[in-house]
Amino acid sequence: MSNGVNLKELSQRLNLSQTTVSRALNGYPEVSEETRKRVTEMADKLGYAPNSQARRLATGRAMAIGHVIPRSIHEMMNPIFLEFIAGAGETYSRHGYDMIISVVDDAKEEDAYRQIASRKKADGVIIHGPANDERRHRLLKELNLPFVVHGRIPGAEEETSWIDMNNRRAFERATNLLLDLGHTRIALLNGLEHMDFANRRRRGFEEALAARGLTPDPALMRSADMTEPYGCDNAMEMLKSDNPPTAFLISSMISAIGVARAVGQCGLKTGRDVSIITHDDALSFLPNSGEVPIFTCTRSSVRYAGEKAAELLLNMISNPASKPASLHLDAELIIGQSTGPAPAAPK
Amino acid sequence: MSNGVNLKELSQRLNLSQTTVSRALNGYPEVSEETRKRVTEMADKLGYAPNSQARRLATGRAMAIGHVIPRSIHEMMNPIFLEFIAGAGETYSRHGYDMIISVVDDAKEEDAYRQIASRKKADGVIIHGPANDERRHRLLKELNLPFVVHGRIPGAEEETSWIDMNNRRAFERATNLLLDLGHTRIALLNGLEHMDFANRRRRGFEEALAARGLTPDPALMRSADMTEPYGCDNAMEMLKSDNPPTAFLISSMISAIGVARAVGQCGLKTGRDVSIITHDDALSFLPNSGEVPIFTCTRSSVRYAGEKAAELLLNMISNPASKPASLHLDAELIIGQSTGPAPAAPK
DNA sequence: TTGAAAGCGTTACCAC
DNA sequence: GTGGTAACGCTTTCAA
Repeated sequence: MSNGVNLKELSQRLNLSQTTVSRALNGYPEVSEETRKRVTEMADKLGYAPNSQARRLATGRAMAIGHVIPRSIHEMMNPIFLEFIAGAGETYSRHGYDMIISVVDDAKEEDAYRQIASRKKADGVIIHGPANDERRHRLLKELNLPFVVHGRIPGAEEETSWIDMNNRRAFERATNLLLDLGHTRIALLNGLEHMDFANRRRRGFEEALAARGLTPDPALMRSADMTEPYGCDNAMEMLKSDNPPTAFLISSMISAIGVARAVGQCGLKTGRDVSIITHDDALSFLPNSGEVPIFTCTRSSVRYAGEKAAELLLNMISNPASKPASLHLDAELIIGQSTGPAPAAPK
Repeated sequence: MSNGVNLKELSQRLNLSQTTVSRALNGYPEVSEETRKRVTEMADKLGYAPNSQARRLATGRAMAIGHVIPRSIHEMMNPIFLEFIAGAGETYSRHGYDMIISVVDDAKEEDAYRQIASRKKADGVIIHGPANDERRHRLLKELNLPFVVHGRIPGAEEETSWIDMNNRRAFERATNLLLDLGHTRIALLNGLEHMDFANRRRRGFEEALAARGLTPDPALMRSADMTEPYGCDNAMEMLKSDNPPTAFLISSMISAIGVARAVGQCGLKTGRDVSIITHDDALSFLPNSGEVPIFTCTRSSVRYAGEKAAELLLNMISNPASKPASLHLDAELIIGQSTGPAPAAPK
């Protein structure tokens, strides 16, 4: 039974016009309460639901938001990306929008956006992982496709809508915390610095050092995909060097776990011999909570960012004339078990 | 410029009928090569692309595959799920299908499927994370919505299409490897055993023990969400007990990393004092490769599973009369650095 | 090989 | 408050 009834059949069963039935179902005010009741009841009974393609065609709105994921982004942002998507997805559902995700070869990214625009697949898109030399926003403006950036596009902050955490300030505060604890040899294990977020984090780190008259040691700064082995291997190398760091500032929990592994393998103790602060995106499968979290961290929920980004975008779409709007989230600095005073003597 | 031309305008510019233009563009054989050439050139020039809603309405196919993600699944399967999605997404793109993802409250899951069917939002769906008492497949059959299961539905193996790895056998082999190394006290840190995959893994473990006349010790068996702390906390507890295990068999890399952390914190060495075998889903951000991988593991690419599941489903859709088809993947057993002979004396 | 016209299932405009 | 009818932009049947 379930499958089938369309508007025409439904209206025939009711001896009403399609117009009236449509209006009743879509909550138009001019239809009498009595008919509305009759209509909704019959619709329920027959299991009527409007065909979304037909509705989209008639209204001219796709009622969908697109997310284009080039493989390369996916590789490195994998878990973070999903958490963001989950947040955004909930907002979309709540507002009756679909989320459509296109996984494409890097070379076909631009093509994917063009298709979304020309075939009218979505009413807007989210830009993920903006780079220092970002250009997607130009294309999207040209295509007249509303968008929100997760992160910020350097130089285009005013003219685009975005949601971002304060990466620079978060890493500045984290660095200051380590400095206050007496650490002076601090290693930075950053994400890929051609990405805007990582770039800002490095600046926060460097500025905090500079403010105390310290210059960063290039030997203690790394930038790469934030995998677990990346953390472990680099930490290992540094810890075994002649002049090892006493603290690590790390861009991702996953790499931080790797660093902790290296610390253990060197026979050292995290929080006593070596301090660690990591950024924590609050991923559900890597909980770092509890009374005293394992890792001292700068924390900002990427899932929440997803929810908000979606809201921003849906607003833009229903309000096409509105000015760009943005949300700047502050990361929390949370003290966990992985930080402590710098060891007295260089060991 | 970019935005705009539709079929009508395009055909007018060409002094052809919409019919012919449509046929030319869709590769119908009866149109002359000359006109086809004219048409495609003009289409390129004007940047024509068919409106997907209109085409969907006309053809009656949504050209989209749905993935319904209840929050609870998402929480626990997070990274694995995304990797699967990435694989599936590539296949969809290649075949001109969209991927639409619905993130919904657990209570609204059934509703989401009903909507997909009644509103014709997708031509098929993928069932993620089947449970021991799975019921979604019944609903989907009733709704007449083609589907493929990632995993297996106990008791419905014959009547459904699925792709799964051989969980039972993988864990049996892993257990045998540990037994061969002389381990007899082997701990199992499993995923949630109300899920089919975890259930099968436990059986593989138990059967391997039984085959050597050993009975599993309930004190060494855990089942929960596969987070990092889950691995660490449980391993810690067991290692500190009176009769600690000498080896761990773990359902996820993430938890395995937690176990390794616990081993380190107890002053023990992985691979010498304590052996670890983990299942490895080959997640990009948790590489466990290299000449000698860090962890000895059973490995099966969940991304590949995604690609194949998508192919299976697209086949079903274009071939509605076909019988259920399935793919049973064997996990590789790969020797890494985390296993070694059982320590001579109980320490 | 090409074209006219009838759908596909809605929404929305304009009368009544 | 309700209904007739024309879009929406494409595919597809039937003729020519």
